[in-house]
Amino acid sequence: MVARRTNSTHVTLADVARTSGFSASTVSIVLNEAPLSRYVAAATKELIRRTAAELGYHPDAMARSLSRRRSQTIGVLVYDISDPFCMALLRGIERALYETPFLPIIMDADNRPDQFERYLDMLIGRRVEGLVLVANWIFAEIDPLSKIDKNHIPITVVGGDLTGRGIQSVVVDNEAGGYAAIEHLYRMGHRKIAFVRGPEELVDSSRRWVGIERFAAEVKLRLDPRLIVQLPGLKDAISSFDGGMKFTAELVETGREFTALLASDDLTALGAIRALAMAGRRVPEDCSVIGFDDIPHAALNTPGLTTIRQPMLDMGSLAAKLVLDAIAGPAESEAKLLHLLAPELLVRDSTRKKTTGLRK
Amino acid sequence: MVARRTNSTHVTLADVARTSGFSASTVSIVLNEAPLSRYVAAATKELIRRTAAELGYHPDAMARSLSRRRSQTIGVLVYDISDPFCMALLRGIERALYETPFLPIIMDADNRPDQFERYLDMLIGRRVEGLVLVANWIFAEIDPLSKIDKNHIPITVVGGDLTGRGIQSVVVDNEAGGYAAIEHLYRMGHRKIAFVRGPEELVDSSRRWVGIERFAAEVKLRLDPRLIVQLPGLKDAISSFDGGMKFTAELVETGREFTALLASDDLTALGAIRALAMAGRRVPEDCSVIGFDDIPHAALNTPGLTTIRQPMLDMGSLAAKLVLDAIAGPAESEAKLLHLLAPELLVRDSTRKKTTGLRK
DNA sequence: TTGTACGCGTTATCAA
DNA sequence: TTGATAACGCGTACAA
Repeated sequence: MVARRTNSTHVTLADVARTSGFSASTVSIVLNEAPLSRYVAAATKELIRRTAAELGYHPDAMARSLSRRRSQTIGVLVYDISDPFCMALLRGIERALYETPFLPIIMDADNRPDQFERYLDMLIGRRVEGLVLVANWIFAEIDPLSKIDKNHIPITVVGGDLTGRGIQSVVVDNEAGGYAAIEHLYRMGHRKIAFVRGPEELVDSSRRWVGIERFAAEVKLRLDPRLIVQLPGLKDAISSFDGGMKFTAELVETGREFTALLASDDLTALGAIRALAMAGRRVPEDCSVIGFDDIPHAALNTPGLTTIRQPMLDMGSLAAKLVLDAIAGPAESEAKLLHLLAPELLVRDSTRKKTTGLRK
Repeated sequence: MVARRTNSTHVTLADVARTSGFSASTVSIVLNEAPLSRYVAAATKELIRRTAAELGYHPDAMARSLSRRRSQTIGVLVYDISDPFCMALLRGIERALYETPFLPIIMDADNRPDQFERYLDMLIGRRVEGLVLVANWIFAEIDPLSKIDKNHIPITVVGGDLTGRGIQSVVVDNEAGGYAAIEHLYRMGHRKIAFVRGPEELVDSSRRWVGIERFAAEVKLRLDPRLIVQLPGLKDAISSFDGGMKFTAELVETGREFTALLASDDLTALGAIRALAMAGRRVPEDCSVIGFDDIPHAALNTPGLTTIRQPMLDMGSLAAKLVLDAIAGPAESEAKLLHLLAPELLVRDSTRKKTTGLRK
């Protein structure tokens, strides 16, 4: 029945044309529902469509892009896909793109700058029309700007602030988050609060700290320096768990009293909880713990981790929409660079009111 | 300095040719280090390379593929990227591909069959030379076979057994895993063991159960039906946490005694732990809990979750290598369909020896 | 050593 | 209503 294809490759437009008996142009017009298809006989359309379906014709995206001079593709370059932080971001990006004719191409740099660069090149080679960078941790040493800039590809970073380099960035309002975190602890009656700060290199960390200090100043709460520890620079996601555990353990060993602990992020908080448990301190009975991010684990932990939620789905969607906008409107008019999204306090079970009595 | 480009699009081979003063073919030959480049003057090569770099030339991957008739691309279709299970798989795939000239294109079906199909079409349209399906949960209703088959694209499923449909699959040896899990509990002295079984539709679940029953038969351990609950079919990853919590709570309420609990997977185990905690039962003091998978959170939980580890990195790599092999060698000689990888018992802190004394 | 011409699968333009 | 033809950017015989 079906006309034999010339060789072992894919079904091509020419195959459909030959089989249906019409010219390639007509077939193309019909299959793409181009304006001109209004003038094509219904019977013709029908036959062409059926033939295409029967043959299992899938238009060659590359040939199409070449001809249209548009790839309809946006690249998503993730610095570390194993970071629990980024899955929701990816979802958000996907969702925003699903409505559009754009297709995301996700690549994972696996924490390696060289791979990051290589993939960046490949994405440019694939003529992505826009780029979303999912940045976590420090990928500051990378300078994507130069290459991208030369190719005028709209680019947005999500999860990290690169406005300093003139790159549009979508981040949670870290300062507000830090403020909300300590405020929550304070309202619960806690005054002796321990802090596990994030590494210095992390801008996000510093912003959070600014919020914390602002609140402390407002209510005249003194932050005891002896209750503050700082994580060293870190290489990958998991090490912040280890860091939280290690430094909390040291803190406990000093014997210094505290009824609550504010961690720089959820992973750190989870590490802190482990350390507290090992020291025989129950959460939240003996010590409240609050994190930051609301990674998937936070809800799964027992007790559920109170945290400052980053609206990652929204952040992802927004980032995608921003590059879409940039693609659509060449309104280079110095569009807003920094996009700050509001965090949200999520009270679960790892924090509670300070008990009036003294335990232990 | 730099020659003006014709328009606002990308730098093209012709641009490099024009600027460097050589013909397009020479440039192509040099830049690709084609065999003929052996005969090109060193100075010429040097000049061409420099010009390309200065101009920021990135060969158009699509034009190249069109000409070479190879996309050098393999598609990775994930059914649910938010499943903690799959990140390591993706890593494994990436790693295996990194060595090769093949580029992965990752897409996330977001749990939706329609999106799955749509993305499948797009991947075919992009002429991926191979396909890795990352299957989690039931995506049984989907029939990718027909479309793929028509296009002779090598395909491998990882994380789900689709050998029934003749698709090469990479899965952990679930039966061995189930066997190892109950054996561990048994060796720790536990006899009154509760089970939270996975949904019936899940083949993986059934295989695990087979292993459990086999061990029980070998040591003549009677499995008390009143200590066995089964999760209903589930829609997404998180609901297995809820299921574990709900059914464990019901189990506890019956008042039936048990000193250990074997969950169908880690998420379920985490839910069980939550339920036990709410009932005032400590893990592992009052009840040991073992899971299956070793999702990232298993190690982060306090207590660390004892579990049966799936070697996901290896599974991902193997899956990728299998499609690579299929692409390279058209050895259609009924290659082995089922690839079983050995699981590994990972003893952490959620299981311990049964205490001889009776605690409440 | 280098240049010319053609093909890859589609789309757009212009004729018929 | 439909069909022919010229790009699109690149790789590669083949010729020079």
